[in-house]
Amino acid sequence: MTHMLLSPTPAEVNEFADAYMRGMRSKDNVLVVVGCCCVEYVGRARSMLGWGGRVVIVKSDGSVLVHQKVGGAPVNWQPPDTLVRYRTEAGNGISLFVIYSYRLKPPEKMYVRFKTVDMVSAHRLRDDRTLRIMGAESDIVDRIMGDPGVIEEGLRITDREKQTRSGAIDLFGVDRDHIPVIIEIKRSQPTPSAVLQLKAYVLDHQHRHTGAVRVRGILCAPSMPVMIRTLLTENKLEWRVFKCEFEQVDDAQSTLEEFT
Amino acid sequence: MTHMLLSPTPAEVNEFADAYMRGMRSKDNVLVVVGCCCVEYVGRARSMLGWGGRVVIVKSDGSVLVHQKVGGAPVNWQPPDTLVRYRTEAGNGISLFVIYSYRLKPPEKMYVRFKTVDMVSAHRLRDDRTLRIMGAESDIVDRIMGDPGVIEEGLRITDREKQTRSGAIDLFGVDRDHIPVIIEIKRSQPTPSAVLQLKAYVLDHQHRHTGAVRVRGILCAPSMPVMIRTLLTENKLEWRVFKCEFEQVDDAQSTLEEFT
DNA sequence: GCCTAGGTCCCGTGG
DNA sequence: CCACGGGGCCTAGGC
Repeated sequence: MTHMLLSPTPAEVNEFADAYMRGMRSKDNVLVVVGCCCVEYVGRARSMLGWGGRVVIVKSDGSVLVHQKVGGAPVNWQPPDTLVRYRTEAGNGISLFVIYSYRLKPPEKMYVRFKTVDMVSAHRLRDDRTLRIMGAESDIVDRIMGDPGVIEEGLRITDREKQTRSGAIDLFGVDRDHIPVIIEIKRSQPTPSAVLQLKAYVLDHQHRHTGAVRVRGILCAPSMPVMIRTLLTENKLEWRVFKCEFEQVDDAQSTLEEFT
Repeated sequence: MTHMLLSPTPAEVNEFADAYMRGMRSKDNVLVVVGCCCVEYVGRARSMLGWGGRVVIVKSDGSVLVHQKVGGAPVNWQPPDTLVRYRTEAGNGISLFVIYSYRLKPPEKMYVRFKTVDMVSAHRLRDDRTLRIMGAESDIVDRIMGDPGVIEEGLRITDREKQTRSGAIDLFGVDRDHIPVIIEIKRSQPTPSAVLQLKAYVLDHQHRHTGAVRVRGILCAPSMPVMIRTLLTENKLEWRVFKCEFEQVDDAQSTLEEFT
């Protein structure tokens, strides 16, 4: 099901939006509005965006997305569970079409005001599929659980998501010499805060065992910038560079061929 | 400028997409495709999404966004600076329209394959405005710089973004008793890592001044969960609950009235 | 419901 | 160019 209008008047867009986006039967529907609009947002912050051509998507779960011609992220938006209403508004002698959206927690509202609409369309989307994804941090943890040798010969994992005073340790185990090992996994390039986190786990563990025991801390990530290595060394921590091969993208050679 | 096709064939969509999205003159253009597609992504992770109705936006900066009927975030996407190509593909005796996108750093590719297209449209978006936003962390820092009394009577700020070994301190100053104060600002609810960060700054400062000086560390945020307070106390750090009033959203009463 | 942590985070800024 | 940290982050999972 697809319905659309080209260059509608504000009143026409308003009627169209209400017709396809209100009521229970509209729960699979999505509205797309393209035109010249300005956006006002007040909530956790406050923002203004002057007049310009944008693509706006409204979903029946209450999501609203305002996209400019550049950028991967919406310039303004509302998350799901937002209430959305459509209106016309008189401004300076001209009529405007307005998408007004509002939610309570946190209190946030957004006005998208159109002075012209190039196109509005409504679509019934039939879709029961969910994304299946591989290569998340939990997959890497799985991999290491199944074969701790990829980190170190003789390593034995005893706990996953082990709770400490300062948060949860990704992996906890003992090395070949029975020394406790705390492992922090990062699926992408680690930041200094990852080092602080690991350090906190190690200190916490030492504290609980009244200092006597030696504890090792290992940061495990696909890359390890020099600054991170320095910080780790300063804090008597270790690292392993570990990329999980869930099946890599084709190498540039073959991909560029394919791309022509 | 708006052009569109309803229920086009794969070949027609392909030609349409190439006509409006290739070449220099298309730099203000955006393509919207609505139809039944599946998505395959390989790169930093790997994912599959089965057949279903979606809205796909392609921008001329290379951004590609795949939206399902629910959710504020795209289910699949490519960021700007991705190369995008359009194709038709023969699969199982039927013809498919394919949006293929690829980038080198990091190596990532995505295929969006349509078996039916309900609508395709191309839009020239004229827009030179950028978002103006208030209420960012830097605004809160401004506010406190201008009136340190909101944190504490007698506080004097001497540095902003003061560099230390472990990163930049948001605000640095001295209290009424000339004791140095390190202030970490969070515009939203703080996480344990904010405490670790503050702790690191304090330790670093003490280290540089060979232990003798007492240094205070204050975490400043709009809310302060119990666990965070506990962590702060354990680490001999302080906190201030501080909401910056850049002009709050209307209270629920008046807004709900307005909403009817 | 709050809180915590991950993300194909994205994105700007500063070195 | 990479590195770092903020974000109206969003979103899923735990309790």
